[in-house]
Amino acid sequence: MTGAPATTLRLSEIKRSPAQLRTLNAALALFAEHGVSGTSLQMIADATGVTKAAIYYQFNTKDEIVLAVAEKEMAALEQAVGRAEAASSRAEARATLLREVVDMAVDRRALVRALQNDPVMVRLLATHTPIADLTQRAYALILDDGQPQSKVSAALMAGAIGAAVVHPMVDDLDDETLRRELLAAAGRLFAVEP
Amino acid sequence: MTGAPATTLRLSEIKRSPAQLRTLNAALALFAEHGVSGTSLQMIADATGVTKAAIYYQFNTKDEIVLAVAEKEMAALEQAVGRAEAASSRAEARATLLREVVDMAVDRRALVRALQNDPVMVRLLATHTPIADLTQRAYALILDDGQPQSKVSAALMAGAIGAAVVHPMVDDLDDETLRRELLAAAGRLFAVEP
Amino acid sequence: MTGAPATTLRLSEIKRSPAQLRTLNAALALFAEHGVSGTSLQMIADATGVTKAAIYYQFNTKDEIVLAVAEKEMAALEQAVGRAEAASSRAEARATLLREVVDMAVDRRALVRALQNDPVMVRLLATHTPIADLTQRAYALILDDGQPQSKVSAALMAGAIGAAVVHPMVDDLDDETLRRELLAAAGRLFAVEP
Amino acid sequence: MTGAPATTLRLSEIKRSPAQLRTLNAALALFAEHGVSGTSLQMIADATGVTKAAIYYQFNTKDEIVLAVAEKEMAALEQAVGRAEAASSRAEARATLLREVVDMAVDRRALVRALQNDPVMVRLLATHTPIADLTQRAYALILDDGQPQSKVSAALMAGAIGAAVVHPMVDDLDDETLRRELLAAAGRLFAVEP
DNA sequence: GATGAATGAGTGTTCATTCAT
DNA sequence: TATGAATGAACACTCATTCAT
Repeated sequence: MTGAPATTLRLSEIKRSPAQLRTLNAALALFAEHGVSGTSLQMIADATGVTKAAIYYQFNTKDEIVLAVAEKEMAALEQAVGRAEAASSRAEARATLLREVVDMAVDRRALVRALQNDPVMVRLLATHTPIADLTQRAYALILDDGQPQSKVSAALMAGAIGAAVVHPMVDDLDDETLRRELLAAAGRLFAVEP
Repeated sequence: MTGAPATTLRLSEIKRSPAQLRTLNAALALFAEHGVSGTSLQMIADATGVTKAAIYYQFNTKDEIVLAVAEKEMAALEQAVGRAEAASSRAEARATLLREVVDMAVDRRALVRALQNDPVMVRLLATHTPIADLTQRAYALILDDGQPQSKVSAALMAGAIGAAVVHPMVDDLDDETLRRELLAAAGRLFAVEP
Repeated sequence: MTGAPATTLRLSEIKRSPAQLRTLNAALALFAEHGVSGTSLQMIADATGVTKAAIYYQFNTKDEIVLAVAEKEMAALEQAVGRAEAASSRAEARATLLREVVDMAVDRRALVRALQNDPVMVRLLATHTPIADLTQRAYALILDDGQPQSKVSAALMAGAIGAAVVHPMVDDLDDETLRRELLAAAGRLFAVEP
Repeated sequence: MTGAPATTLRLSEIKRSPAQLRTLNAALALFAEHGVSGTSLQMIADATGVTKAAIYYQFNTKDEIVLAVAEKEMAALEQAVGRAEAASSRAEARATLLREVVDMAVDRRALVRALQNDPVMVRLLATHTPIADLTQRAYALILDDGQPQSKVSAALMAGAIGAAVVHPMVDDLDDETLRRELLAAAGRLFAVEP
């Protein structure tokens, strides 16, 4: 969309040690199941087979773990947004972003659940500029103007995709079907390809 | 829809003392803001201006409060489902339910956030038959058959409405606008009125 | 000294429950022996024969206990300062205060040790106005002008008395002897009665 | 004073590597500010810009650091005591020691605060013969006999000097003034030179 | 000489819950 | 109806210490 593609892919540059990655994976799974508040560091430590103190060697606070989980998973969104911003038209940018976001959401249901659902996560991310900025960029691609219908549609899309992939009703659907149907519904909703 | 309307309106029959209602209102607000895990009985007691022990006089456990909060707010859904079930056609039933659900969701954003987002709440409600049954009845009205597209659409609707009303992006929209736009989008999504 | 004696004896008005007083006594003894940092709430709880949580029912934080210990013991100083301020001449005021302070220090060696020695206590008291004000009033009675020799003498007196009563060398002296010798030495030091 | 001056100056013979000295300096400053209990090895490591493990390479335990800090600083006292013991009369010995101790105390306020104030330090030093012996020798020079007034005076002196140099009231006094006034007050107190 | 990674035991504090009054 | 007082278990986090590299 803009001629110059985003060159600084901050989130994807963050390097983590193998031990940290094990911690983050365990944390994500637990956050998705119990929520951030409902997940103790003891649970994370037990799930990774180390002690609480070992976790604290890797991260200074629980909040830092929460942020790191989000950063790690949002790196994919960052690249998707980057690609969409490089599209040649607004319509194409939207279509691209939508497709990629649906893919991401289906692939990372755990993150979606933890991310979109958790009050602690939401509050933390709102004050964490790298991620707040990224969300901003994503919405800028969909929000045409600022008109109510545009806002409601964007909220619907964001919410709907997120909520749909984690809804118990679709638990028995395979990823491919879910992906296809979501895109179809989204197409109907936003008239992406008229 | 069915000839015989539901005659047992369980949820709406539950009677609560004024003190209990104060507790439930405070609890709902706190659940919506901090999640169930992130809300302590102390916080609820402080918000109502009584002691923790007073809360324990009204309810036996924290789980009981969580359930009571859900029951209290879901009474409205129960009646909406009852009315929809009494409709003369499937299409009309759907349209009725959709309209009422959108109204409810907009009016009770706090509940929606707490209900649809919280792992503790979700887990608890899944094992609580009165509410599990009600959810079942609501989905039966929308799910045509069991086809994937139907499931995804229903999940999208349920998720979308829920997620949309609490999305920060629509925080500055007045209820009337939000209601109208949600219905319009839902119409596009489900082709309720062709 | 001033015609109007101090009428508001704040510190002595603070009321504590018997359980709180037990906690404060235990805490003072432990602070004197191990310092504030070296005293854990577990130690205080063990010494009072209750659980840590019971202590937390009485006081909200450890700092609050530290302050309460100081307030409780400083109530006596407050009254001594009040009496000294009511004296008819500066010299008499000084002599009165000195006598009372020596009595207090000898009677409450534990407090003196904890109070004058502990970095945590000192830092906390410096920001706690009721006690900071009281200290201020006490020093105003001794500091003639602000001249170095006056300051050094006052610091010497405050420090000396405090340090002397807790010095291991005087552990085997009975209170009466200690009191008498301290006053004699202080007389020499400050020429209170020429 | 005694014909034979002490020939073994143990404390001043202890050799430390530059890295160890950096650690000890940082530790002393922190002990003075937060007390021994309130100072963690992490704080010492941070202050010296190395890791905790590096500190453990230099010293085996935290206690060893505490002792080393005391030994390092007390070397000066050792020499002062040695010189005083070499004096030709008891009165001169006392005067010498007093002068040197005041100098030391003013020069090393940090040590004084940490040394005289800290329960951990005090307890540790009491069981550490080189330093316990040194203290013994210093007091022997001042204690005439064992009479109460002598003991109280010595405790007053030790306490007073120590307490005075670290009293917040004299924080704005320059070292020279403080030194002079302390000696004058001490002279009055002990009638060193009648 | 120094580090990265880890640990068990502890820190201050809060949790849901109980119970005599 | 409510409260004051208490509890055991858990919370996030820090402690002094160890050890292979």
